[in-house]
Amino acid sequence: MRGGMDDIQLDGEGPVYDQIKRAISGLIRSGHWKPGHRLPSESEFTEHMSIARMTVNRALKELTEDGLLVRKRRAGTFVAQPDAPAAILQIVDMASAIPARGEVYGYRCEINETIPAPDAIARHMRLPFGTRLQHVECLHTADGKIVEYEQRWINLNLLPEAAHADFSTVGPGSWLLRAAPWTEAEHTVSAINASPEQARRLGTAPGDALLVLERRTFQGDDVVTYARLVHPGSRHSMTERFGPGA
Amino acid sequence: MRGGMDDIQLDGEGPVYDQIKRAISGLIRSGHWKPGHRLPSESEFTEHMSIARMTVNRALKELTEDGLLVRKRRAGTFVAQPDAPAAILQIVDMASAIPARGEVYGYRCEINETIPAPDAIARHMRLPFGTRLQHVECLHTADGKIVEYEQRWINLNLLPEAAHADFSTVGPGSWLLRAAPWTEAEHTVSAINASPEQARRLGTAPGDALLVLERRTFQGDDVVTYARLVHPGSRHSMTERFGPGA
DNA sequence: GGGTTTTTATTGTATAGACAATTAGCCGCT
DNA sequence: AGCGGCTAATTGTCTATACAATAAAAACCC
Repeated sequence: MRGGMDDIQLDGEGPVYDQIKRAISGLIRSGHWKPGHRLPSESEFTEHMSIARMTVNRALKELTEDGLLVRKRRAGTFVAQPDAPAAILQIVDMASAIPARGEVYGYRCEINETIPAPDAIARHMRLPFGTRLQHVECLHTADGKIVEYEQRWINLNLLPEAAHADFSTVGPGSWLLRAAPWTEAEHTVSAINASPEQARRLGTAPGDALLVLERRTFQGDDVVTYARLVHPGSRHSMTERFGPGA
Repeated sequence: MRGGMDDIQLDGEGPVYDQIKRAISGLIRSGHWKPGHRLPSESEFTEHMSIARMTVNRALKELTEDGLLVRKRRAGTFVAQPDAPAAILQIVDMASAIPARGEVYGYRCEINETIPAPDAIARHMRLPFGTRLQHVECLHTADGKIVEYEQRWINLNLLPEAAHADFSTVGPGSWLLRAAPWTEAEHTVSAINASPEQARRLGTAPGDALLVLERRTFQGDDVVTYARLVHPGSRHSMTERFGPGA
């Protein structure tokens, strides 16, 4: 019951605790170790490789702080369930945010197609013009009212499965959380007046203030997905809290 | 040349590294140790109290990750300059954000008064109705264009100096960064249509989309300040990036 | 004085060993 | 089967020591 000791390959670059972190983090991000997988115990590390337990402990502790692992005394160390990532990420996942507020969540997919990247999108995603993308447009409702119109483009080079995913019942946000968890994200927020076209889609009056959240998700330097999320300003707000831990 | 060894008092509650963290964090937040102050070296800790260096190291390392300290080999450990706190906090400090974009920053104070808390504000700040507050309203310009109208209320119980601060040339944002650094913050963002009154203040047309950022700043459970920052939607956007470190 | 080398204080990382705290799983009893 | 107590696996913390890496300060040389 070694839990995958042989998977771990150190690369000899830099501090040992960092090598361990990279090795494990790679196994998780690549999907080789799935959520719930149990890692070797600290003492198994020290036996099979010649590394002090304190060093292993530091690596595992830091990965736990990063949210990739969960640890429990006597039980062991496990790959975390990415269902509860940093609260901030959930801002954009309406499928979980709306039920959390006690409202009834609804979803409809309007467009789902594979296209070559249009110029503007290619620039946002730092991709060569014409790269194959999955393009999805859908809307999210809470208690019947539209709260978000989502336009999304997914990089098929990094996530080819997206071309055949079924977005008719589950939104791309939720799908991506399962397919490509543990990524970095960049948000830009702005306010615009609804165009007649947007007003029609969102069920508001033309000229109404809309809150626009643009989100780019990275794996390293590569953009996995670009999303443009439009909310009726009056029906939605986003809150987050942060600060020094201690 | 002990750098304040005698200031440190452990309370005996919980793990030793945590006691050290609390002690140091308290000295910094209370202002007893100011930015730039040099802490005792790790070996001074181990000499004056009987604690292993690894334990001290863990405490100082974690406080450094929290941004309270900066460390440099051979030079020592110092209380951090709060001028460069989490990048996200600077979103709201126009005085530094605008020059960083190469534009000319301008500022004008419109209102600066001491008042009893109005009902709505008291609720936002979790204070009893009528608590004494400093109320400031001012506007920020970039290259002559208005980019932010700031309404701010400061809790005079926690920051009595605010009643006599000079907000005619320096905005409350910058002032607070110096007076009460290392706090927690909570942001809420939404979009509204400009009322005639707001349009007049911001120099936009009535009905234009505005981006509203509300910010509460905490020390523990107490609200230090509440700010309502209104931006012309088209002239401003905010970006942040985050994710698992590794 | 101005540059270069050497020293040295300080943090960063790694090791080995110890005990504490937690708790899953087993055993035995009813 | 259910309950209670024991055992042991695993993480959490602490100590003591060692060496490496960095960079400030001192020493040196021209």
